Amino acid sequence: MTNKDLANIIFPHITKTIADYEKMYPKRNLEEGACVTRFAPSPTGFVHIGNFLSCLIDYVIAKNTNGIFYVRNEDTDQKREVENAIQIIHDVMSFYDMKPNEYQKGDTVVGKYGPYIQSERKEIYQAFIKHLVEIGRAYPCFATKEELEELRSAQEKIKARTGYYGRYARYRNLSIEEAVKKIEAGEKYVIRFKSMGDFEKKFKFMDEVRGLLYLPENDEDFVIMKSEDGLPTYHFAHLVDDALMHTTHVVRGEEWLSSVPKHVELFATFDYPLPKYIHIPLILKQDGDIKRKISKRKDPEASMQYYEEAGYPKEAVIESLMTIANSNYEQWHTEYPEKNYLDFIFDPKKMSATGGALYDIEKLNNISKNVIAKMTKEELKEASYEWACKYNSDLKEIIERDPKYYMSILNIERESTKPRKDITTYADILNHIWYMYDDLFLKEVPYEFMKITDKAEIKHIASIYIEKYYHPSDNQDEWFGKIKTLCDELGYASNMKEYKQNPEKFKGNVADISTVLRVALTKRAQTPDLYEIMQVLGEKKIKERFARL
RNA sequence: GACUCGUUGGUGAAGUGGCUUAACACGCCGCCCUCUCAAGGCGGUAUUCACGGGUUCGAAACCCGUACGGGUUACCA
Repeated sequence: MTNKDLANIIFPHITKTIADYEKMYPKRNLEEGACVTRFAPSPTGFVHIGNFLSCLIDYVIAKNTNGIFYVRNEDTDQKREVENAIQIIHDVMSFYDMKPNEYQKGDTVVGKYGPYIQSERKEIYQAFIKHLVEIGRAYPCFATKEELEELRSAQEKIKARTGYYGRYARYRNLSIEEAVKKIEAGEKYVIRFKSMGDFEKKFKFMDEVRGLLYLPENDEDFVIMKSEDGLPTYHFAHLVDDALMHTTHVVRGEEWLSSVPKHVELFATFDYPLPKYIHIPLILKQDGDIKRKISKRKDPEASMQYYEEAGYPKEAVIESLMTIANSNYEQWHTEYPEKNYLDFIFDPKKMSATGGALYDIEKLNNISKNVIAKMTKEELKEASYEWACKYNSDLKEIIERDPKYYMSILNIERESTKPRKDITTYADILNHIWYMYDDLFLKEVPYEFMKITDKAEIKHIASIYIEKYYHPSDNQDEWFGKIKTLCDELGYASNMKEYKQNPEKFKGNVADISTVLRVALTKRAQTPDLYEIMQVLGEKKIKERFARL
């Protein structure tokens, strides 16, 4: 019996050859320098921020070079599969306006290199594995879990490197006849790759981020096909898919760096060109004294869903991630504020290789404030409304009942050269504007008076102001001039400098008086410009609120 | 344990042998401006680049060693 017979016994149903597939998926016809990248998530129902970062980089690289960006669903581990996962992934991408050139979702397949779901590519992988068996570079392995565990502990005992390699690969040299006998007896088996590498030898590997690396050759006969469902492992799917789909750049987490030797041997075995690898740093989190990998279970901010729900503008999240991707992004962005992030030329060499970046929420907050401050009132209204429809019915209701009024509130100290920067997220908006609405203003919120707390004095100040000095048609200077006059009349300093020189000469100062008026109208001691607030509130509400005092 | 990547401030980092008495951004602190706040302006925030050796006229940068941190070591990706 020959290897070919063995291959036919294992894969009797596989009739296509690798040459057939090579013909089916010919080289892409792209312009010089165009990169083909892919986002290859596992359908776990959860989009990790680190995965999203790699997706973003993939996308930018493809856009930079007029290339192709596609999405491939890596569902070879069917145990982890979660319903709707593909939809969730696409939702996240579309929220951030990322449009893949090729993908598969439901019954829709876009692109000629599909299927883009690995579980639907089983036959393809098996044709490649069959080929490997035929040429004697893959073999069935009948080792049970227990056998493998024994092997491992035996290796640990003698302090040998653990793993299934060289002389420890017990089924590597099983005769074809014996293998066939076991298969026919119904024994379970996996297919392992027969490595020709020498662990003692090193080879050069070019990592696009770290530069030239010397890595030991792979000598492990690692599993390429699982026994349960005949699906390939990641390593093998990576070879077949990225070769057939003609991926030029693989962006993935640093944790993959140590399996590079496996991938290199695999590509070399088929004589396929190795894609370029961009191993990106992990995203870490400060936990007490230590930095640790941001974790799906413990950290809500590990999920992209978190940022959307929290009401961060998508531009802010993108910008903060781009800053991690390329440290020079921020400078570029301040230099060309009008340009889209996709115009930025990503350079893997400019990526930090420090083995993990802390994702800084403070920094995100700052970026977010600036993004929101730069929006026009219409833009902010639209974006916040869209958010509110999904995540906050109170805000939704408030916007709907009078969108114009809402916008006029948002417009306070906006659309100027020095816009306000107090709103961090859409979720934050209501905290800043509730007092502009009567129903919310009238709720049991205490007045937060500051220095002047004497009720009689407060009443006194308020009533004189409203009776004598309030004129709805005043411009800002007239308005403030009158508050100063009020100060003089009541023995408060209308000039802060004078007050600071001789505070004992006055009952207080113009700030104290303003605060009384501010709190009377908003219940809060800290608000944006009072004049503008009063303009938006209007005469009727102002008079009502003073009367309520 | 083995293999591997890394180590510049509170954080992200610039830095590729002299232009570094170490950019920039966030944070923090102080002052100024100001009717409050958010801002904004100005200044401070690493006597020094994990440590120890070496190379060099000269090192954060190059080499060696040590320590520490991360990753991998699955029929998970």
